[in-house]
Amino acid sequence: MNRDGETTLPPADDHAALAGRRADSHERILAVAYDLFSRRGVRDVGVNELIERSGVAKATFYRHFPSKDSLVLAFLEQRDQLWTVNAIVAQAKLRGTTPKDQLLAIFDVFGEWFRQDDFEACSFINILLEMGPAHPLGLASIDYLSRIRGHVQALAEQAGLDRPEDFARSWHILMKGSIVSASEGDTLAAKRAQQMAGWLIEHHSG
Amino acid sequence: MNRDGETTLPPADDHAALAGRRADSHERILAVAYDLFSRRGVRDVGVNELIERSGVAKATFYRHFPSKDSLVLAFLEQRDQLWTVNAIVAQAKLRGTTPKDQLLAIFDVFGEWFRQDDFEACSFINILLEMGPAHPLGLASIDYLSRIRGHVQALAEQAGLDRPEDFARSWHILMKGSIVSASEGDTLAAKRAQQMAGWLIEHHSG
DNA sequence: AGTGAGTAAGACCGGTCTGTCTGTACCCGA
DNA sequence: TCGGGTACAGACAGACCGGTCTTACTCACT
Repeated sequence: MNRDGETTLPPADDHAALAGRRADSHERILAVAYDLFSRRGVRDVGVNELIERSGVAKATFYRHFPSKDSLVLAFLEQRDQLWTVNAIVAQAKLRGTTPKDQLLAIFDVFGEWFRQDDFEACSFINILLEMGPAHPLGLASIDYLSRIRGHVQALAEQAGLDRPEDFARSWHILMKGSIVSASEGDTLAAKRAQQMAGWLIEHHSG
Repeated sequence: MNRDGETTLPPADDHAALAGRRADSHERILAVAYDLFSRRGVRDVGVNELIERSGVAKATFYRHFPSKDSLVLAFLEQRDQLWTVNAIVAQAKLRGTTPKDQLLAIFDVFGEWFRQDDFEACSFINILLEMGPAHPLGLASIDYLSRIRGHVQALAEQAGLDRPEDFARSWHILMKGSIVSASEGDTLAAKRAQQMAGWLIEHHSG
């Protein structure tokens, strides 16, 4: 819904500068929101701070995003693209040759992610637990978490594993558990999860 | 630090009624806090609501707990006792005969817990992710999570498993991952984790 | 030159938050 | 009978929240 700012708003519009400014504001707000929300969570970052940091007027903010929650939804969508797709899935596919190797490589990527000094855990889990599963933002987080499971399930199907959905759900338990353990400070959490992930692959291999 | 209200405050004190009233207020606040914090999280429950629900004056509240955070710390301590020890560990020990069975029974208890209609996830994980690992409450949560791991490690040692600490850390990944999955609505998360837990026991059995 | 859309800056609204402080009533032992 | 400690009730402070609205400015297009 938010990529409209770039594609559909100035479709055959030749007001390049005007459209550019609008897109600038929109994307600048979103970039600031991505940075702050992913590092500090949703509740801890107020609208006023977002406005100040993105150098935008309050009216402009509310023109682009009718509420804070709608900005959070846009943030979640971008998080799905930048983190889930680009940072995890694409990286894992680059590192493995076979689908099984690509699955296991997820935890290699996790291992490096966990070691970052500004490791910020998983925004989808954070927001789900922070807002609860009944809140619209919690529901959206559940949806994006299911997309992660979808990537795993697709790789499981490519690998010819048995019961790919059950496989993906168990795999996801290992992913989420290792993330929480990393939040506690266990830097070897990815390795531990990867070991169990190997057993899971074995038990789903025909 | 908070059970003092019952034991050390009126040690040789014969003012029974006075001491009783003090303890009443203290424990009434704590009981309300336990209910609200565990169901809705720490940030979502304000001091005013705690005061109103426990039928206590604000000054009385701040006499017993100098700050909201100190009440949260007392809540975490009670959560460790009522949930970790009494509801999970003790229950699991009741259900299993051997240490290995007792370990696996943890996920039987989890399965029933996940199915409760007012399933509220794990307060330690919630607060850790909500406040961050640097916040005093996050640090306290990390400590209580490590106590859970300590219970697992003790059972692993009784079972004669290899490298009990590594075992407990991997086991804990399964526990935490299944809790997050249950928050998403996967009611079979406990069964999935239990299956992987069985493989983990095998690989740590001499 | 004038118009209108978009902008920045920020006052303002009602409400919430944690925490302090005042006033009043009770009960107890001296 | 009176003083001290505790209790309740609630006003209050100061900060922040999300969100609305006003004002003045810029700038592209007619």
